[in-house]
Amino acid sequence: MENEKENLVFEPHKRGLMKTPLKDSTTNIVLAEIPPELGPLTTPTKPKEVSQGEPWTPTANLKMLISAVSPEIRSRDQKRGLFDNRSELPEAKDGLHEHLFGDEYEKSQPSRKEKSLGLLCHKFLARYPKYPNPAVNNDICLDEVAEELNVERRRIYDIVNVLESLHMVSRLAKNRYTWHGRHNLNKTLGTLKTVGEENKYAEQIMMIKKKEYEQEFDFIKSYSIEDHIIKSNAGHNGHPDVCFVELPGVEFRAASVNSRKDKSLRVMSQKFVMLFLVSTPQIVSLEIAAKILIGEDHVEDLDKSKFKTKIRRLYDIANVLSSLELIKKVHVTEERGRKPAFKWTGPEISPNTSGPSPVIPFLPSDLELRRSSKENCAKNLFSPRGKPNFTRHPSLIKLVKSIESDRRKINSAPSSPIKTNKAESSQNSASFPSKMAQLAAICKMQLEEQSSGPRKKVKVQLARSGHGNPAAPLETPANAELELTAPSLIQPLGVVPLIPSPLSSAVPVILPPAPSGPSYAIYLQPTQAQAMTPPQGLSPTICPTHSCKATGSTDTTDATTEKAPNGVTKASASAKPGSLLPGPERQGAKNRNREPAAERGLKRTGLLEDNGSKRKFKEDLKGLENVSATLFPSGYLIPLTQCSLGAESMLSSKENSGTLSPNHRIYSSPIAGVIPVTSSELTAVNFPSFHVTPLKLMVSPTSVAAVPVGNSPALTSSHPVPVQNPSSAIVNFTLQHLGLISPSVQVSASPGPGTIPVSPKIEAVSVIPENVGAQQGRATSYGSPVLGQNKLNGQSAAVTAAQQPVPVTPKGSQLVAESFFRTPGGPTKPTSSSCMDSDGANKTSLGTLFVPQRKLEVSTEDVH
DNA sequence: ACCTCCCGCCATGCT
DNA sequence: AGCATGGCGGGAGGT
Repeated sequence: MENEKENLVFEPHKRGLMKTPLKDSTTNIVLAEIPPELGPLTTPTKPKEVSQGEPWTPTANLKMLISAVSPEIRSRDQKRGLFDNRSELPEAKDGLHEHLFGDEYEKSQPSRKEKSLGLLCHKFLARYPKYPNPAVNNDICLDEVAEELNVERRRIYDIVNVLESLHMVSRLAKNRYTWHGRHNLNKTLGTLKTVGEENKYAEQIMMIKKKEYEQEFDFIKSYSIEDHIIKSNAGHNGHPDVCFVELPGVEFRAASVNSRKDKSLRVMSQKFVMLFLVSTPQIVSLEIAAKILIGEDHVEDLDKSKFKTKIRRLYDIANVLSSLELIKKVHVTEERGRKPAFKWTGPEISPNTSGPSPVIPFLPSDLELRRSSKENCAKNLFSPRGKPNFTRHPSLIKLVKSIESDRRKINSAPSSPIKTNKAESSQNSASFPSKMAQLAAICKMQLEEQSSGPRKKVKVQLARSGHGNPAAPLETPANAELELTAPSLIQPLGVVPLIPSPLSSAVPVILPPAPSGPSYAIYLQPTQAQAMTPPQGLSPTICPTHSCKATGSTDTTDATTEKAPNGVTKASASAKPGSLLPGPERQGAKNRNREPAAERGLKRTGLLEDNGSKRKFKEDLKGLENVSATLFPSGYLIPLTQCSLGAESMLSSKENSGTLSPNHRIYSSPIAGVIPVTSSELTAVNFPSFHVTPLKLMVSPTSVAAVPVGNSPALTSSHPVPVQNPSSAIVNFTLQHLGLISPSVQVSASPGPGTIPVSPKIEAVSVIPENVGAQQGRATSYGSPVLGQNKLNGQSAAVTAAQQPVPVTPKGSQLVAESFFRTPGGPTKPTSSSCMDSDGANKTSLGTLFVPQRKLEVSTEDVH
């Protein structure tokens, strides 16, 4: 089957050439031995191949391209000899080292470097055009690729998962992925940025730095790292993590895939990218990234091992991102010492909205989407696997208990109407490990919230987008309402009408279009919002966050500026101005939601105790809570354009069909189906997904309102709707609580200043070298056309056009369409989380907060 | 000695 | 049961 396309396999001989085996010879051997070709391919195989040089060019071409593209790589290759092909390489290498052996082969193999994921990724990327012609089929058969590249399939998964997180590929079926190239990249990044802002990653980063800083200083140690982590994560409760953020066109179809989505490398990858997009210097150290990512889950146990594992994974992700030229390795020198870090070298993005697409579509989907999302969420939440950890943390434990009870309630509760998910729901209940706990917590919170205030239900409607619409599914249903407790959601910018206030959970929001692309819609799930509440007391983080970013992001210009203050900004380029708009809207919408949460939060806060310094934290937490956390759930973004198209999309339908059924058109619908879910359900769902992360939260409206103000207007802009009352005071308050602000620091009341950094320490980053400018260039470079062609697929021809970004076209559309929303299979859908958050106000605060950053020096190493 | 991170065991889940 | 996925962490190569 698969082979169809490519199969390049040929080259049998290659084996020798290639490398072989890896590690030990034995191993290698084995691998090598494996028959390469197997027709089938299924799995195992791995032939080696590859490289041989000449013959097959694709690889060779790729390499060349790659090398061309990146000097680094080139040099690297040269060293290795990659270029040549492996065949040569080995020898060469060997030569270097030892050619002695006869064996070489093994040896030849090489060094690990040659086997590095980064290199492998380059090879992989070389096979496909950066901007594939949508019309063509750009299918990727994993088996084939693995064979061609001579690697184990496992490695391919690593690459694909990361690419998938950027929506550069999407899973089509079992062994198949569709290559999208960079067409959606900017959108995706914009979306991720938005989500990252919502999650307050910037804030979290600041908190961590701050803490570190303090610690360094000392004392302040009062908080232990954990504490802060917690706090930061606190959000974690609060925040939900982000589930996987999906784009419209690209979704996961395969249910299976979805299942592990939560933890997956995919999510981690997105989060990691978010950190870059959100942080000012755009330099993220592995340590911080790991803490934040972990935070989500367990902060509690600081487990060292976990930390290590996380770091390992981050390296994996970083290697792929480096190959994509989105990041580059650098070292940050802090007081403490030098730490490995990565610098963003990708395009600057403005918050998602960018895009031009005007349309807004809407997703039809509602139903389906919802459904799917819901399902997904649910799954995630409950995932069976559960990790135990979750509960470990003492504080968490408490929460857990309560949560559990809540959970029960929840489960029992009927939530949603939808049935589709039933299954899921059932599932949900079942498993859950740690995540469950979290979920539970969330749920609990939600419950509380509800109790306090009834949830709101939202209905969402999506508008269809206009444009495209095609499908539009509007299904009414879709809109249906969701009840959400939570409020927030995002709204897309433009579009919409969304609902402001209420947010539905999965409401789709429309975002402004991205620059290039179409706009996306985000769906939020309500659940989170509810969930958000901080269960543990942790607080979710709330708000502020963005501020920084927001500002920055929002307007580009500002961003830069701002950054500057803080640190330097170097890199950022800002780019797109304008886009801001959306932001506000979203926020507004989101925010608006509920306040209640805040209230709750307050209450909860009580839990924590304050102690000196700690107090601070508490405060923060409270703040957070107050903020309210409403989190939201994740949502997805959908590109409008795509939406429209697609009727075809149905694709998945079959899978889903059950549930979905038929809508084929569905694309839209996937969600919709879901819709009905109760909020509670939703919530639940969301959480799971996130485990951790921060949350998005929503703040009460008021706060929200405030928020906007804070940052630059532009930023604010995002929230369109502002809440009505803004009390700056509130905001400040919140911020303080959140901890975002350091106690000492105060946020300025005025929102306006939000941005203001208090004393920022700014990081001085010295980035070393890198050329910024270059970066951009690079990015582009990649895709040389040539590559495309090579591909086996044959499609190649079409490819060339790299540029076409336009997938919109009908054909492309079709593709898109398909994907589009559909989620796959059913259930899976992803939800993404989105979180939107609240925003505004908080942000402001955030902005304010100062971050202690230390100065960093960055040195680049390129390496790799 | 530390930084990276390859490798592949094995759990998870879908067929 | 079998296969596709992918979490995970031991431990080794590189510096």
